[in-house]
Amino acid sequence: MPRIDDVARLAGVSTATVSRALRGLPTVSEATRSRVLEAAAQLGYIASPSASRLAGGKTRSVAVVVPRITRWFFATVVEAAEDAFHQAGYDLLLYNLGGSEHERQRLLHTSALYKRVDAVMLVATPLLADDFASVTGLKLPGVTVSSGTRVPGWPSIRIDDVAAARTATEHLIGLGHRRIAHISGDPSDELAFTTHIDRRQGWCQALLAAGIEPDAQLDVEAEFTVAGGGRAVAELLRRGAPPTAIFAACDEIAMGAMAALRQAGLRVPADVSVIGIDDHDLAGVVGLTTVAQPAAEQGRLAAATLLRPLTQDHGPVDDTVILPTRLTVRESTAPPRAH
Amino acid sequence: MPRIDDVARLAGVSTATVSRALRGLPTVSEATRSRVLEAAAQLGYIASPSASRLAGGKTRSVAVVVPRITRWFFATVVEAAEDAFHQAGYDLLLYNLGGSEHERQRLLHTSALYKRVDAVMLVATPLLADDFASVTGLKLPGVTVSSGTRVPGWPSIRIDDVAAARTATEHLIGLGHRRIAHISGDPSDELAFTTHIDRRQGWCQALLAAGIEPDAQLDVEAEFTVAGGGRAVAELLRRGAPPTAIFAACDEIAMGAMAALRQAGLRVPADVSVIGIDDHDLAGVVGLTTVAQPAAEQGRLAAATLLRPLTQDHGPVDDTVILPTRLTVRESTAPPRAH
DNA sequence: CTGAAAGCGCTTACAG
DNA sequence: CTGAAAGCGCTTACAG
Repeated sequence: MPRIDDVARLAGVSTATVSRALRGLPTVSEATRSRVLEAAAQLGYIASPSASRLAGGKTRSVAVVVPRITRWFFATVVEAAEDAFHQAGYDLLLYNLGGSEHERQRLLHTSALYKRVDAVMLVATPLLADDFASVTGLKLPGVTVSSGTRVPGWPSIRIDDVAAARTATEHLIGLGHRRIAHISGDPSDELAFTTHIDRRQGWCQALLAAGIEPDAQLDVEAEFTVAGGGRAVAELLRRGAPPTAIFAACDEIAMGAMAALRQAGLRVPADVSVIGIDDHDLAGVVGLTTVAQPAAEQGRLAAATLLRPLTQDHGPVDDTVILPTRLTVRESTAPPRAH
Repeated sequence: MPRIDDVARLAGVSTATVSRALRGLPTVSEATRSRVLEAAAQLGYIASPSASRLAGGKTRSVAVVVPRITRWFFATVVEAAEDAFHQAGYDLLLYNLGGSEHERQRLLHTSALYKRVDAVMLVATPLLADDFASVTGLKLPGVTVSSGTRVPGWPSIRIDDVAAARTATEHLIGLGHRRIAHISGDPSDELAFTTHIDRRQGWCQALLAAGIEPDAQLDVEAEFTVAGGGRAVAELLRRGAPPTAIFAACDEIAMGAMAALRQAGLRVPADVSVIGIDDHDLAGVVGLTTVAQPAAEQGRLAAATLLRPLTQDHGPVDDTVILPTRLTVRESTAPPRAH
């Protein structure tokens, strides 16, 4: 493989000039630049990334950290971000925590990211108190997506989870429901992962505003997955009389809940209404009413936010963006049956 | 940040010895090694990846190329592969082609991967004739997942698509269906992407074996997505009398088809049976009968296959593995109604 | 088992 | 606008 001095020799210039010409720096005459470009093309020259990185101190890479790439929201965010990063010429290093606390620690505390990337995008990554120091200690631009995480000084792209949950619950209340269950994450979670806390809060707020006391019997924990939704419904039914409606903190839970309800002989929405948050690709297929959030948009925006300090040399940005959600009514919600 | 000579000084050895000790090379005495480890720990030393890569000629990174990370199969493969690569200390560069021919070209033809990774994993990446030269020209170990791609000399991890399609079609035939539609990719596709070709072939084989002539009117093209399945059903219905059963080449198509059928006033399976291939996370939720394929297993195996030549110095491996599939019957298939 | 020295292939002040 | 030289921070023969 040709190296930079091969190109320099062929073009009759120094390696410094080759480097400058190829990177499009302005301090190269047009004549020289075209001679260099031609020589490089002729030789099929590609600069060695490792050498450029070592000499230049920039990796042109970003780390994207997600809990589970197999979940709709994260895959959608990553897809949009990937596009933006590659268009800008950045490599994307994917880190899938997979729910492993060990992985989280390894990534955040062993300086695994040190000199490996120029920026970090944390998607719904739970952070403990001392994680913040590690992450900030990287001295890199960062962005968080989804309110699950918030790093002081980093911009955050997300929706208003409390409001989204309120919207969902109000939709059920508006249909006439009073016994409205809530399925979401573990409230006692020590990790500073606030998504499910916020969504539970929205549920409470909406109920209280309607004069309904939130019932602990109707508040169930679950993993944010289809299987989690199924298990939560089983638990709900075990506890006694089923609710007339369920607000699930995400569509995957909601879809798992719908399936479990049907399996238990309950009809959706005739016996139990179900609403989620997301607008998952398959929400339409199962007729799930949901509060839609713009996942791809969040990925795109987060990438753009991260690229700004990298590609220009403006100071650090701190523009937190809260994107709108939208109630999307389908067939899984209806008024409760008259007794 | 401390550099290798800081560690060397503190441990009272040369940088060469630090390098050897930290990488666990056997030619270091235990006493020296522990002194070095201690010094490194004390300083919080982390080797600069760029410098190691430049000096050592290895990047400890792999490229994973997928068509769309938002599709179930690809996300699942990537999740499993990511785990294996990170456990082995390799970085994962994600490339999501997003259906863009331009992206494919850029990745494969501009030596974008040159000196950037030590190995390449192509998941269902369509390849044209001259792509093979580019890919092989990288002189890197590679592996392909899913029969959509096959690179001479590279191991391939996949299922038998023809057989899986035959199994699906035979299930429908066994229930008594004769008018069995097929929904899959574009058969005239110039790209050497054989998945949908193989699955169509399985459909034909099963029909012919049962003495049924494949009907071109019942053979519809579609993107491998929910929306694609919906559009395909619309097309099918436009063509005339609906089939009594549909074999969809993947679960996402199948689920889109189910939704579109219901929307058109047809019941599944009473009026039309539907079967897919995959066993998508949500197949159970919608009661979809399918031919299950082990996606995570394919990702795991592909990663392990790729890591073998990287971590040991055996020669290139060429062990193609064909994993088994399994018919999983749920509620979307039933005998046709008697006329 | 260990070290001195060269080298990996670029980029970046510095000087002109 | 261009070049000579130093330097980025490691690893790898080579020698002992």
